[in-house]
Amino acid sequence: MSLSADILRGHTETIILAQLAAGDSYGYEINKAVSQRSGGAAGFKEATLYTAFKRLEQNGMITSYWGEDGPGARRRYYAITPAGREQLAADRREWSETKAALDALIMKED
Amino acid sequence: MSLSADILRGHTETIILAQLAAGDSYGYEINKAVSQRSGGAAGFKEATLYTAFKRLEQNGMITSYWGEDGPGARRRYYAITPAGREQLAADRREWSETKAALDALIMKED
DNA sequence: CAGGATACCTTGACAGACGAGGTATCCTGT
DNA sequence: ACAGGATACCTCGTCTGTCAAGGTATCCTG
Repeated sequence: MSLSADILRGHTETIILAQLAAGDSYGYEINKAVSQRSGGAAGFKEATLYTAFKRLEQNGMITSYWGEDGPGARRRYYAITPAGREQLAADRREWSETKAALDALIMKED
Repeated sequence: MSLSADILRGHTETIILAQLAAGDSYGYEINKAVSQRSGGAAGFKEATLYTAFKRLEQNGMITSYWGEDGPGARRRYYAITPAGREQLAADRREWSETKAALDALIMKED
């Protein structure tokens, strides 16, 4: 990824929630989707991803369940909860504010 | 401020450089300017601000000098260096990329 | 049957933000 | 005269999220 980690920091959980809002998924798949949808600009390290899942689950934003183990390695699926959807909505509003505030602060040439 | 700290994290130095690009300034003044220009949405804690100054100076992005002490408390002024201006330009490009990437990742409703 | 992709997880270290605390000067209201 | 607030700087120790490194296990392809 080309974006520095500190810039993504604070958005990790929001990105995960946004992916799960489109349907249940599992760690590996979410990570690939994030890389692809951001054109390779963003991406999580596995340790970051799994600690974020743990945090989100402890805070009631997501729930998890083991997938039916067909062929391949076992998968732990995650699902967003109503509280998670509320959080996502709040995070989206905050992101809009962030864009406006930072544009005012750093993009002004004077 | 209403924006959470982790979201500003990674932009602290960029914001300071952007303020200094408009002219030399000092800690207290920069902090007030940031609050005002962001409509109260952003703001630094003093400890954050001064550790960022130290980092920026160690990395050659800014230089500092004591102001002529007129009335009032003494002030340490900061000035952006050529390296700091280059960094600022790079940070602005990165911010544009960040906006595009995060909009794609979290603003899409599906 | 080796090697790569898929898939999950933990531990310990590190860096940046910040609460709490400290110092010092000047101005305003009582 | 002096308390309180604004201005202005700084440090220490704690907390939190990221991540390098390491580990486990399955499946597919050559």
